[in-house]
Amino acid sequence: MHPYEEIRTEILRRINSQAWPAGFALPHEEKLAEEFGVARGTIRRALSPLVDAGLIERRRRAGTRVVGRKAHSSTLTIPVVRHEIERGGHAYGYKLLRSSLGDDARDDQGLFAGAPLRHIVSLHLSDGRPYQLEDRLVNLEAIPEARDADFSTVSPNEWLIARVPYSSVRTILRAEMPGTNDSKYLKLQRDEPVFVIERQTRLDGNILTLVRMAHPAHGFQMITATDDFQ
Amino acid sequence: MHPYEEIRTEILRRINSQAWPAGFALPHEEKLAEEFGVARGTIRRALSPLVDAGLIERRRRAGTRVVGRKAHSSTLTIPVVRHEIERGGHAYGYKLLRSSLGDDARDDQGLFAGAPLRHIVSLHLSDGRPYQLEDRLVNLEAIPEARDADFSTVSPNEWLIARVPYSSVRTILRAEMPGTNDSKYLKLQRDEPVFVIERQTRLDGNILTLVRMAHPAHGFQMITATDDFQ
DNA sequence: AAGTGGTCTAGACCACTAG
DNA sequence: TAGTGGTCTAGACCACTTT
Repeated sequence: MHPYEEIRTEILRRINSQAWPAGFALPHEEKLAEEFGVARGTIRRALSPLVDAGLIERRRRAGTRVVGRKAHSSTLTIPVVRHEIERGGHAYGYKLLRSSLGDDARDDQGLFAGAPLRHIVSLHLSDGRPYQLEDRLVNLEAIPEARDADFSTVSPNEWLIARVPYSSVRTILRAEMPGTNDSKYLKLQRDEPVFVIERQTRLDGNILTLVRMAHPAHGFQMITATDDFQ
Repeated sequence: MHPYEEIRTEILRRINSQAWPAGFALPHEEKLAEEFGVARGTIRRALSPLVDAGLIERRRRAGTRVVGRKAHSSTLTIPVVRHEIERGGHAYGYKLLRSSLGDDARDDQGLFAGAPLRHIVSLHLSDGRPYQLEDRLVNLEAIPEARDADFSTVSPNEWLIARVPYSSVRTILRAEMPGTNDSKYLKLQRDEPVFVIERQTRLDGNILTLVRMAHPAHGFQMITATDDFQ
């Protein structure tokens, strides 16, 4: 255990034990450096994840204070669907259901500002059972290669992630009563809802793609955990 | 814009433009420091969030490589229910439905290893409409004060978060057909599903509390976004 | 105006692991 | 065993913001 880890743990302990309650002003960096017998940089390193996690707040001249906890933050990871299925030891299957350009690909929410679009509907299967219905709009102005891409064997999900390695993403999670397409393709049980993941992907402010991914609720869940400090 | 930010942006640009494609070995720290005319520490600072985000991988002696993107990670924040409702400009309401000790508080999943428990069922309202049904087990061995706490005016959610400022959390998200209690208290429309958040809270490996929070699907969603580097 | 956190440097030594 | 990343130091200067 490195000094910065020990110091972080100790400070975490003081916060959790209420020895340093919400609102408490921590000693400033030089004092802490002196107390723990390290350089100031090591103190900064110990504190920095606590700032990111929202446990403490720092302001120049004002110092560092313990923040009353208001929320739990955790990291949600959404993998490529094929990897998710294969990691669970299941056989992955994929079927392109529909692909169209132009008027069929409508920008209902006005997000794409009139850009030409491609609309792809596809189905991901796990051991032959419907796992996810993917309904996607791709901005052909931002990704012109998508016009002629062949999505009959590679899903747009994987094709895009390979092409746009990094981008900013907004994800919305919902429970929904199934729509017509959901019922048609997902082989839902009677009254079974769908778990919907909706995602906007942007690069430099331009929206690249909008996707709705619907899962049969039965047997599907998303798991997320805090990155433990301990 | 500080040097470390400019360097990070430039490296991000090289990765996204495929100038540095997946598998590419980056120059080592001293070379980069030389190229950008900064100290080695500044290069480390520029790269470190890219490591956290999983864009690059670093190994001693082996160097630094660009990783093919496999998943989208984003941060999911679950606030105290009251804050969430009030931030939306709605009136918060709370009602304790049931509170019991002993046999009524059963540890169905065997998570609490026989510890004494308190079982609390409560309802959170937004503008008088049911918003969330909270069904919670609290470990009285870990938090003995919870035995006599009064949950008729303060929800266990808030009471606990004030008492245990930091802890590790595992969250599971699901869409479900409503159970008996859900239908009874959430005033669901016909065939309306519920969005369920299930959460285990731990401290130093001991499970403190297990909670199931059910929301009427209609009008409820969770939003999460990547922390943009730009 | 002064005190606090934020950035950066130049250097040292250590820990791991690929070759 | 040599090369790379990981940690730490002691110091400097800067930026912000409270008093």
